[in-house]
Amino acid sequence: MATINSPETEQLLTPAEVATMFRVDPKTVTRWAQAGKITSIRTLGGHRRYRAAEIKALLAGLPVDGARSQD
Amino acid sequence: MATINSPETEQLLTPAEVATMFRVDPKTVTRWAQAGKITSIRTLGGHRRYRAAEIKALLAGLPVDGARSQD
DNA sequence: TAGTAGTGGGGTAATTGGGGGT
DNA sequence: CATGTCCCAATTACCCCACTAC
Repeated sequence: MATINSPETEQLLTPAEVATMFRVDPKTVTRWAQAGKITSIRTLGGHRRYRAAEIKALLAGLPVDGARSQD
Repeated sequence: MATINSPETEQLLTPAEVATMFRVDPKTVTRWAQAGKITSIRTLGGHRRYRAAEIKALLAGLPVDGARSQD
């Protein structure tokens, strides 16, 4: 099966998206990224983007490893 | 502009919201979540969020299945 | 190029969680 | 057994302004 997960197909979410899904403030999502609880991808301007797959896993209550200390 | 286009996007309520709707204290709502009477979704910080659809059903007097033993 | 909305950073007030007792 | 209240620690929400994204 050698099915490769194309990184180019990885959908990214904005802080507002994640904040809406968790019913929290966008600032709180930023804190989670700073705390290393979620994977944060930074734009060239300094803004954060989050992986849709990871956020969905978090909402499902699944512990997600992959976010160590990036921010 | 962070436009969500997911039919599976569930609306969540804060403990204060549910407490106000039921005319009880937020602590009591927490008890219900611990007892598995209502579905509880936790934020990454440990705070609980509740499904709006389920709370509405409960307020309507409908028996809701889906909360077994989560907390 | 300009305009609007979203985001980041810092700081402060309010809410929440947990245990314990009524 | 279920609910309301007190304690403290942690988390979250809202205020400002400057910059980025589209």
